[in-house]
Amino acid sequence: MALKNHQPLDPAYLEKLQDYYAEHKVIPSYSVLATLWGISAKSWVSECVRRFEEAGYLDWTPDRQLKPGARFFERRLAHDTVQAGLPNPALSDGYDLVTIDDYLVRVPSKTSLVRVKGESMIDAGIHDGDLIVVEQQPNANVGEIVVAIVDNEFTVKYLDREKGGFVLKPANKAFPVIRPQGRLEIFGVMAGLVRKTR
Amino acid sequence: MALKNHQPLDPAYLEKLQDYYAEHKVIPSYSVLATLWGISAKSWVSECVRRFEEAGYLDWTPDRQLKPGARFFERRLAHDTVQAGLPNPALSDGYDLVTIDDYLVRVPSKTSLVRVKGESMIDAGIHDGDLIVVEQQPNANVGEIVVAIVDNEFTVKYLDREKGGFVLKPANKAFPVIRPQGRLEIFGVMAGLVRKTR
DNA sequence: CGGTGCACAGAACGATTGTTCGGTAAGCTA
DNA sequence: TAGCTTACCGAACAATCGTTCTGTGCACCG
Repeated sequence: MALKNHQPLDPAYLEKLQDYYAEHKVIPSYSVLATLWGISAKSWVSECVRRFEEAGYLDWTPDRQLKPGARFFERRLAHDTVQAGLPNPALSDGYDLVTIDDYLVRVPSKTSLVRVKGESMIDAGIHDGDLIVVEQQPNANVGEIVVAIVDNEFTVKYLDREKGGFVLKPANKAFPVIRPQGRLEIFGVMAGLVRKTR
Repeated sequence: MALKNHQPLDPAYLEKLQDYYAEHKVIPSYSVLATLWGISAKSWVSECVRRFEEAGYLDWTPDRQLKPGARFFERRLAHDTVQAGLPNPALSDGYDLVTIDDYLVRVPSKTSLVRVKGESMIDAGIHDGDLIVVEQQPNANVGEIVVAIVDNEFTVKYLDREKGGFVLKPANKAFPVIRPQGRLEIFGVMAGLVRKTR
């Protein structure tokens, strides 16, 4: 059998695991890992896993199931271009980012998307047709951008307080402040924004 | 023991699983699923999993390990008109399902993300810290927003033409037009924008 | 030259896995 | 009222899991 010598042992293994995870969205069992890595002893897989765990690439759930660790998704935002060795382009912090969904959505069951209508929030960089990522919750703090329900329609506005009552302030001088009579129904708080331009 | 009657059986279970997955990035075992769902028989978990699999929310790896299915990452898109019975956002009615990645990324292999630095495009609703979804390609049309490489850094600007040469125009009167000497190196064209606000 | 690591193989084993099958209680239908 | 379906429970069981422990061969080192 062909024996291979990995000098640092790590990087090839990790990449294969990452590719597997990218395809299946799941960490495989030790025996699958063994064939994936070309190893024939589970004991050695166990040892390798331990090292990846030490390095922060793997982790365990409270139920002692193997899962991706904090550094597992480490990856450049912008990859180096096709050619011309330009240096690491401006990605300040080491971002971990699997998918855009993951970047924006913290609690899937409480998150939904709302399409923006009109230009009333244009000074906040929110344009007609943008999608707002909303975390559903019944109340919010002054200053946050909220999605409220006014006249059976979603409205995106800043939440503010005026003489003891809540008001909805647009980010556009051409639009009026909304002072709801009665109770203000808040659908959720803006957690992000998605715009498609092509 | 308190028994619960789920009419459609599905949505609450799925949401809990999605939240679990969002936290741990892994599908748990049947016994963990049982406690997660408040079920005490693995056989019933097995049946529920089968239904989710039939519906496309779960799937199996070639090694028969449970993994997220094609529809697992779908997100609710709330329409701009709210129907009356809102409190529990019922699936299907009034909601389209979409994953943000699919919405923004057409060609994964040619798409990357670039973080915006500065306020030079603020009039186009592009803020400092936003992520630009870029489709990599070496040239673009006048009027498109492009990501170019100037002085070894990414720059987001409108592409325009001036006296036979290409120039990069900011969307902010306080910033100057960039007139590159020599060839303009275009990294790609903006296809979307992602902003995280929470 | 002998020794001491290191990178792996292989077997053994208890724990946990998911499946199968049979049972029960409630609700609808006729 | 009987009968069927649905939503669950519980036990049993073979398969698979991950751990542990004991080799083995090569490489470097003095």
